Amino acid sequence: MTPTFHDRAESLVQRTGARVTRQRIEVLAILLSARRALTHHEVEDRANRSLGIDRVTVYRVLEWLTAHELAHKIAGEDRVWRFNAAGDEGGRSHAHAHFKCNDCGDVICLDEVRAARDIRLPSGYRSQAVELTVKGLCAECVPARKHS
Amino acid sequence: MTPTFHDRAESLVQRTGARVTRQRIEVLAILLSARRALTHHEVEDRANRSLGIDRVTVYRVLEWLTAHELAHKIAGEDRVWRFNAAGDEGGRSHAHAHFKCNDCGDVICLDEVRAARDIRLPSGYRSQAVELTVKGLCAECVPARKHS
DNA sequence: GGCCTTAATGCAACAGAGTTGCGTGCAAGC
DNA sequence: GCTTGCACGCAACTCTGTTGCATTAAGGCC
Ligand SMILES: [Mn+2]
Ligand SMILES: [Mn+2]
Ligand SMILES: [Zn+2]
Ligand SMILES: [Zn+2]
Repeated sequence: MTPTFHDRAESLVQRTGARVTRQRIEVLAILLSARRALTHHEVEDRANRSLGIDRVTVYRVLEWLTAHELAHKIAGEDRVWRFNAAGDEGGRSHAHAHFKCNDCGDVICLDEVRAARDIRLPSGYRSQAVELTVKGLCAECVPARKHS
Repeated sequence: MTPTFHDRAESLVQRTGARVTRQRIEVLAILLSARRALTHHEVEDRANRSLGIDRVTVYRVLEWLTAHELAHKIAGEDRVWRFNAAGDEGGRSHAHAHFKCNDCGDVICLDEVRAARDIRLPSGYRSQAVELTVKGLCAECVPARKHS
C-alpha cells in the first residue's frame, strides 16, 4: 500500500495493454505488499474498507490478474483460493512449490523448490504440470521448544 | 455394487468396531467399485437413486470413512472433495501422489509415486506432509495422434 | 425374541465461496 | 470534448458443504 507498491502495480497493469483501472491497480498493490498468499476475503477487506471496491469486482480483478499472469492462485483444502502477486519470474509458468500451515492456514511460495517432472504415469496419460505442496507448521505456529 | 464389493465393504466396516449400518456399507461399496476418485455428488447419485440414502448422510458417511481410514479425500481446484476407498495399504498414511485430468476432472491415485520428503523450508518451519499432484490429460482425454 | 440405550439417519434450514445478469460509469481512442 | 465499449457495482443466484433436531434402528442385555 506504500506508494512503491502502488506504482509498481500501475506499471504492471499498464504493461498488459488493457484498461488501467483504479481497482486493478489497488488490488494488485495489495497482493504485492503481502508476504503471503491472500484469500479473496482478505483482499476484499482491505480494498473495500479503504476504497470501497465491490466484492464482485475483487473476484473479477483477481481472476483478471491471474489470467494476465500478474498473480497466481493456489487451491487450498479449505476450498478457498489464495492469491499471490507473480514473483520476479515474470509471466513464466507457476512452477514452484508451496507451503501451507496446518494451524493458521497461511500459504507461502517456496520459489526455489521445484517438483520433479519425470513422474511415471499410467499408459496414455500426459503430464502438463506438477504441483507440490508442503504442509506443516509455520514459524509462528511451531510450539516453542526452548524450555522443554 | 457387485456382491463382492458389498461384502468387502461390510467386513471393513465391521472391523472398525463401530455400528455397521446399511448406509456405511453401501457408500463404501460404491467407492470400492470405482476405479477413480468420486465426488460427493457422484456417490450421492448412486446411493440416493438405488437406496434412497440422504445427501447429508452421504456427507457424514464419507467423513466417517475418511476418519476411520477406509477412504481418503483429495482436494481439487474445483472446490469439490473427491473420495477413494483406501487401497490395500490399509490404514497407512495417505502418502502417495495423485493425477488430475485437466479436461474431464477425473482423479486417480498414483499409488507407487511418493513425494520427496527432504524439502528445504524457511527457518523455523516444520514439515508434516508433502502433497504431490500431477495435472494433465488422462488416456481418454489425450487427443488421438494416430493419423497426425 | 423383546427391550433399552444411544449412535446414526433424514429433513429442513443455514452458511460461505464464488458466479451471473444487467444497468451505469469511466478509460481510452478519436 | 464526444463516443464507444470494457469494467464496475449491485442484487440475485448457484453450488458445496454444515448444523439442529426429531426420528429410527444397531447392538448389548436379558
Ligand atoms: Mn506460488
Ligand atoms: Mn489417493
Ligand atoms: Zn501458521
Ligand atoms: Zn480426462
